[in-house]
Order: sequence, then C-alpha cells, then structure tokens
Amino acid sequence: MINSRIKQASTTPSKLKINNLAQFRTSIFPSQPYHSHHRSHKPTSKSSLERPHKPTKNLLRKPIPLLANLKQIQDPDEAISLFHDYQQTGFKHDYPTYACLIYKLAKSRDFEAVETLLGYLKTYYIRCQEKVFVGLIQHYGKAQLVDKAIELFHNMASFNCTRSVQSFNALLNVLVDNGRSDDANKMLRNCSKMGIWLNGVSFNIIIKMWLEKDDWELARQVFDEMIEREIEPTVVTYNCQIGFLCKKGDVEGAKSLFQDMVRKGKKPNAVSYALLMEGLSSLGKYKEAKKLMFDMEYQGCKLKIVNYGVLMTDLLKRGDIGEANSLLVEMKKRHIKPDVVIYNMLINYFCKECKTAEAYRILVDMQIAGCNPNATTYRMVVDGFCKTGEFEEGLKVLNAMLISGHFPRVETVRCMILGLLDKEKVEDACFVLEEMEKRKKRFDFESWEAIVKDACSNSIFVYRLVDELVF
DNA sequence: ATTATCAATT
Repeated sequence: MINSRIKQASTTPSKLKINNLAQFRTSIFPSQPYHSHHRSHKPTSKSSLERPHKPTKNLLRKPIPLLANLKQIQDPDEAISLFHDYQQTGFKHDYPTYACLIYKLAKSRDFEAVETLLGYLKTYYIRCQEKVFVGLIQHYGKAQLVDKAIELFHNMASFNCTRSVQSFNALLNVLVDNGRSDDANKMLRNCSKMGIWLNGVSFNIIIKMWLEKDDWELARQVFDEMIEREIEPTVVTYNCQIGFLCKKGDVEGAKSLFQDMVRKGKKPNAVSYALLMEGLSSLGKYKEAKKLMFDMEYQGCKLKIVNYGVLMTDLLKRGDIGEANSLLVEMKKRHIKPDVVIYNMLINYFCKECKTAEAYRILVDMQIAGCNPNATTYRMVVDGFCKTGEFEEGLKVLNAMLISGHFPRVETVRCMILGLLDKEKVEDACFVLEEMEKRKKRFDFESWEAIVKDACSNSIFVYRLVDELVF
C-alpha cells in the first residue's frame, strides 16, 4: 500500500511546465491527494516531454529549433542531454547554443557542467563573446566561488577572448561583494598593466567598497578623483552615497546630496527617492516618506513598486496591518500591481505572527492575481506551517513548491519529516524523503541522525530509511 | 545593449 503510493509519486515527471495556478489548486485542495494530478496534465501540457529526445534528420537540417528548444527547457540536466544528443550525430554546435546552455547551467549553479562546456569551446575553437564570461564571473560571485571567478578572468585569453573593462568590473564587483577588498585594490593597481581604463562603473564599485568599509572620507576622495579625471558621476554614484547617509540616519545630508545631484543636471530616479523614503521611515517619519513619494511623481519621476515596497516594509515592521491593507487598496486603485516582493512581505509578516491561514490566503490570492510565487515565498509558507506544527498543510505547499521547480531548505525538509513522523504520517514522510532523493538533495549527517533517532520508534519508517541509506 | 544603486528571504 505504502509502496504503491510512493511508486506513483516517484514515476511522475518532476519538472512539468504547467500553469502555476492550476497545479497549485489541484495540489492544495484537500479533496484531492496532492500527487494525483500529474498524469492528467501530461497530455495537455506543452512540456519538455513533448520534445524529441532522439534527434531526427529533420532537426539536423535546421539548427534553429535546437536553440529554441534549449531556451524552453528548464531542467539543466535535460538541456545538457539534448545538447549531447545533437552532438553525437555529428552536429556542430555554434556560439549561441553554447552561450544559452552555459547561462542555464550557471543559473542552476551546475558549475561542473559549465566547465565541461568551456572545455568544448576551447577544443572546437569556438569564439565566445565577452558577455558570457561576464555572466559567469557574476554567477561565480553569487555562489561565493570567488577564486573560480578570478581564475576565469585570468584564463579568458586562452579562450581567444580579449578582456575589456566589462569583465574587469564584473570581477572587481565580485571581489568587493565578497569582502575581498585587498584583492580588489591589487586589481586596481594593476589595471593599466592589463590595458584597462577605468570607467564610471569601476568608480561606482570602488565607492561602494569604501562605503561598505564604513569609510566615508575615502569614498569622497574617490568621488573627487572621478571628477578630476572627468568621469561623469551617474545617478548610481549619487545613490550609493545617498543610501549610505540614510542608513547612518543622516537624511539631511542625503537630501543635500540629492539637491546637489539635481543642480548638476542629474535626474534622480525611483531608487534615489526610495533611499530617501527609507531613511525617513527609519526615523519614524512615515508621513514624510509617503509625501516624498507623491512629490516624486510631481517632479516627473516615474514611480516604481520599490517605493511602495519601502512604505510597506515600514508598516509591517511596526505591525500596522490596517495601514498596510489600505496601502494595498491604494495601489489597487492606482492600478499598480503588487509584485512577488510585496506579497513576500505580507507572507513574512503573517508567518512571523504564526497566522498561517492568513499567509496561506496571500499565497493563493497572489496566484489568482497572476503573480508567481518564488522560492522565498514557498519557503516562508512551508516554514510557517512547520513552526505552527501544521505539517499536513505544509506538505501540500511543499508539493506545490517542488512541482514549480523550487527547492526547500534542508532544515525545512528535516523539520517536515520529523513532524510528519510525530503525527504518524509515515507515508507522507516517505513521500518527502523520496522526492528529495529524486532531486539529489541529500541530508547532512546531523539531519540523518535526527531522523534515524526519531524513526527508531517507527518500524515501517525504519525499513524505508534502510532502503534509502543503502541506496 | 549594460556591468554599478533598490523594498521580501537566506
């Protein structure tokens, strides 16, 4: 009985690209078991399953469909297997195909596969645009693989690609964002040796570096040097400094810098206003912040959701849910659609307050409004349910999360399994375990220890565990 | 044809 249920779950395709709301609804409503809907979607969905897995002669003559296909595929493993299928028939991939696949793999942080592809580029003498390297350096940086980023930057020449200030800036930014300012400074000292001329963006990154080190004086010196070298400061240059002063509580200083910018003929953007608004609300001046938002429109600056986001953050931080609701109403009146971030703020608030029903309602509402939840959204709701001990409800959301291609954190899964076992929902616990195994999301030793310890009181689960461990 | 600034999380 248990096995058949698990079998059914494990044979369902893990990554179907189907309408989010539809899948969410079928998976969430208790009238239907959470994994019974896959099959019914199979024939209708325009999913990756309909793609030919074996190359046909027809496809070989037309290289465009491969790229189009590749762009549609979400699962990087699938994308790489399609790539190989073509290659095996003697098809020679070109630069756009490589670029597309490299971006896809880097985004899913499969850097091993990225390196394999880079190797192909070298062996087949395919010239690559600098853009690809810039993208890769950034992805390495986000994954905190700073040394990988440095290595790639130094190896660019071996790919027959000349380095420009673009890739230089990309690496410089990675170094600064990862607290490697010594390396950043070393790079700056060597820039002329590399034939790199610093541009405005380079200076913006350097200013950010000093501000992150809390050194206002040095940041100002760089700003002065910028003007000396006749490199025009941009809105971003000013925004960096405005943001710094606001975070220090010096909104007056920020305001005068803002005026300075206007005097120099630089038009403030929505971010400039958002920063000032944030500064004001952190000083408890919500009304002034809101007034500034209207001033901004009067000055002809286009309002962005960030500006509402700043106000919403402040209201929810103070727990003023009534005012938060009227802000939502106001947005609706003005036909400004809340985005994922706004919904996430609300969900975060309700989860922190242990009001899971409300959080869940937002999760449903946002999808009805046509806004797709992201990994953060799902994580917060699932964690919220775990916190309140509503593991069955959490499981339904977890399932919806997995179907839409997002992953929970290991701690969440661990908490979920323990909670389900505690409620003697062995089948459900097995289901979660199985799903994680399928996605190669393995537990660390500590989590296993906790689960095994708990499972010892549960003989059926022990069998499954042994099965999993031997595997 | 875009690298830098931006409200939610980790």
